[in-house]
Amino acid sequence: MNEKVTMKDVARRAGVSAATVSNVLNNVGNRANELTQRKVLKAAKELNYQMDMTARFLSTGKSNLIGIFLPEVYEIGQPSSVLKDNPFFSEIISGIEYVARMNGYDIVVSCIKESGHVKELVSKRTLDGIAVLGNFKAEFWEELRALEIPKVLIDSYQFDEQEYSNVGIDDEQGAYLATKHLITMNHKEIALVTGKIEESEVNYYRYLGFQRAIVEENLSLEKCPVVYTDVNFKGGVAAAHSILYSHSNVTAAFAVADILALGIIKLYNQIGKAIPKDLSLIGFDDLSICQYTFPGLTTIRQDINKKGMEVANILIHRINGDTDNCNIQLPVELVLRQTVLLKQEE
Amino acid sequence: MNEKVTMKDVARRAGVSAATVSNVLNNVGNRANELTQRKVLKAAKELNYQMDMTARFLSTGKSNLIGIFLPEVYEIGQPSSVLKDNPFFSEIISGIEYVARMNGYDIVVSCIKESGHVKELVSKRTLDGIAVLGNFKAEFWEELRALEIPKVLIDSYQFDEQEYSNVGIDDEQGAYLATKHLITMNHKEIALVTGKIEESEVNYYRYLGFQRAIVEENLSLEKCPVVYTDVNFKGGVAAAHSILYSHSNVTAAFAVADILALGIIKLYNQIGKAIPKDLSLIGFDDLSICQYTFPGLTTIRQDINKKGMEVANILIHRINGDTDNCNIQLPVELVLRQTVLLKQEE
DNA sequence: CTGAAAGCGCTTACAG
DNA sequence: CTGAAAGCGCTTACAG
Repeated sequence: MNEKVTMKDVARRAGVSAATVSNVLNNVGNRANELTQRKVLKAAKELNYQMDMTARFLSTGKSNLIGIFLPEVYEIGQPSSVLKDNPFFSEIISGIEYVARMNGYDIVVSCIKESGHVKELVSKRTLDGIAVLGNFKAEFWEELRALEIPKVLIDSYQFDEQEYSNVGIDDEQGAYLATKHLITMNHKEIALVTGKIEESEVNYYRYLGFQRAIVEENLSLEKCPVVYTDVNFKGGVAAAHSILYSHSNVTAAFAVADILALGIIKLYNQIGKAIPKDLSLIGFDDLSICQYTFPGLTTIRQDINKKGMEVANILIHRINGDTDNCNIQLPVELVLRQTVLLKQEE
Repeated sequence: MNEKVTMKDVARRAGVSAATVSNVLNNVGNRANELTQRKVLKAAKELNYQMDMTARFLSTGKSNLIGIFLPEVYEIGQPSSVLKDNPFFSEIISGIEYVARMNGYDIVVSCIKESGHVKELVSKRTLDGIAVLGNFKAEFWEELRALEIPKVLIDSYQFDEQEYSNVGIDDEQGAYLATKHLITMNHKEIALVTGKIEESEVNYYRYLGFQRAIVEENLSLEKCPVVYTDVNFKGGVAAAHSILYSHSNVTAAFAVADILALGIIKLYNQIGKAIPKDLSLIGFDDLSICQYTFPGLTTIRQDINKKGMEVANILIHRINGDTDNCNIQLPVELVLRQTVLLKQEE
């Protein structure tokens, strides 16, 4: 391996000092006259100089590194991460990565196994900022608060702008749009399939939107049951059971996540029923799988990739001295596909 | 913010030198006697000392960072990455991340936009090793070869062990198992739906396995068409068209990727046909979506998460001085679900 | 067993 | 406009 070429080598070749090379290469003002600049640039190119960022980081205290933290979850037998089976996260990361890269930052992604881990990583790598995806315990947020670097959350309602920046969507409105559409299609007894509200306030706001549509249309809340379940495929299957056997009056359902809707569809198919004939259904997120299934899932679309891009934007602004946190809410829209049917009057 | 606490602070508090602190904290042999060790550890804990890895990296030339590189792909309107819509990649990354973390490494993931980018990132961050996912142009491999750090590829057949380590699966055997199963179920005219062989040698080996089963069973290769298409959902839809209109003799198909199979199912459903009634179908990969669809997709399972874990294992071994590259092949298995039907004799 | 000192490759006041 | 020098926080021969 060729010897590593350092600033000193470039300096020697250009006949200037290392300090000057540093100035020129970092474009610090018009500190060097044009001739000097040219000499330095020429020497650097000839030697194929690559700046060692580690050294720079040590002297500046910056790392140009953004941390992305995910919860670690356990599956039977093996450790896992939400990254593994939730396409939502990959897509956010993809957005963050893109904007970060375009701005000269790199990203390190890590699952969090125990408290203290974030703090450790932040100080170990002197991360410039962090993005936190997913749900964590209160204890974790306490720990996070103590870190004095820019941080942005996603879909969090727990904190005000004083404490954290956040990128979310209009959950209430999304749920409202979905429910309203079902009502427009003549459904009057609609189930809400959701995760526990304590687990994520997102659920609470979606519940609110659901309720608003029902009340606005003078439908009976009693006839519109809320079915609580785990927000994953199995949870959807369980919810379908519950709808079929405990809430058989219902003709339509709004599930707060596409993955839940997929579970519902699966069970209906398995027992010889069909969506939308036996149940009109709307999901939430518009994961790419929604287009792959048959029938295609009608859903509320959010731009997940954009969400990630906004996260990186905010982070970078804050890293560069913008002192205010900010709280962005991205829009949502109804995407019509084939899981909602006009209900015939009886 | 509290002043940063450094080794010097710990040394002062413990009444020893910074060198000793370093030795104790890094467990370099039994260099310090027990009393000293205790003093140092105590001081470190009291001050809540966190070692600054940047400084350490600068002096050791190691970074404890592993780079994961993905191809950047372009979609209409916006830049994207394979990470975004291919669950396969998230799962591999999840595996790498886990093993890396357990061994004290962090991972930085980056899409590659232009040549030179990898090299730049490697030298910028002094990465200890890299994993390369996805397909790249020859030019890229040339560039990579010049980097003198451990690197491992995934599912690559292009290089021998002299050059790269690789973690793959037994593609030939997987395809063989799939095809054999279809034959066992009495199908005699079977289509292979695949991406171009030039695009990935994986396709070539799967073709070989397909062929082996056909020949072994004395079926006619003429009656078993190979349908080339893009390996994505749309490609699957297109392939279904091709099967229906150009190869209507076929009663079964083996698709080299689950995502292709999903496209095929979708089209069949859309035109009022059904899988497996009108076509028996087997996929490859066993993505989690396979369980979500109805009917559940019969497929060849590979343990993607494990693949990622092996990648990290090899990388770490090589980083720690293991000089030999290695080439691992993970097993595959047939997963029976509902998309293959016994063909009735006519 | 322990410490003084040099070194890793940059940056940044400061002096000229 | 340019350079000498100190500093970032570690590690590592080496001497004792």
